[in-house]
Amino acid sequence: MSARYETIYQAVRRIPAGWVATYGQVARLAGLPGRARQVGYALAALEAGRDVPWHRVINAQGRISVRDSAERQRELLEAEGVAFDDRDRVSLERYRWRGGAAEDPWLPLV
DNA sequence: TGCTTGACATAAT
DNA sequence: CATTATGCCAAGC
Repeated sequence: MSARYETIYQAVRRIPAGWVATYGQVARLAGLPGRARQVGYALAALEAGRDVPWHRVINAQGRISVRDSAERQRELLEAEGVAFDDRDRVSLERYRWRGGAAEDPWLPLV
């Protein structure tokens, strides 16, 4: 694995349990604005047993992108209190983690 | 060296 | 809402 990915992994580790973050969000936290795709690539290359809460990273539509581990990821999130709707989506408005940066342009919730 | 793919985002339709 | 088009960059071939 590349050391470049360590930054991404560290950003993922900052996500608290019970919250989720999008790939683009993680990319920005890792100092790679616009490089969301690389975040996905980094997680794909992530080795098992690493201390990285990969399941808290979902796409911008609130859906799980991983096909093989989708079920597993959903279980992990539900175990942390994250709820899914009928369409297997997470309410980003409620569970998106707002932290890490003071320059976050995210709108005030509800 | 160059083209294709991909755990994505964003804007437009 | 969903689909499509475009940008981004690393890996595979």
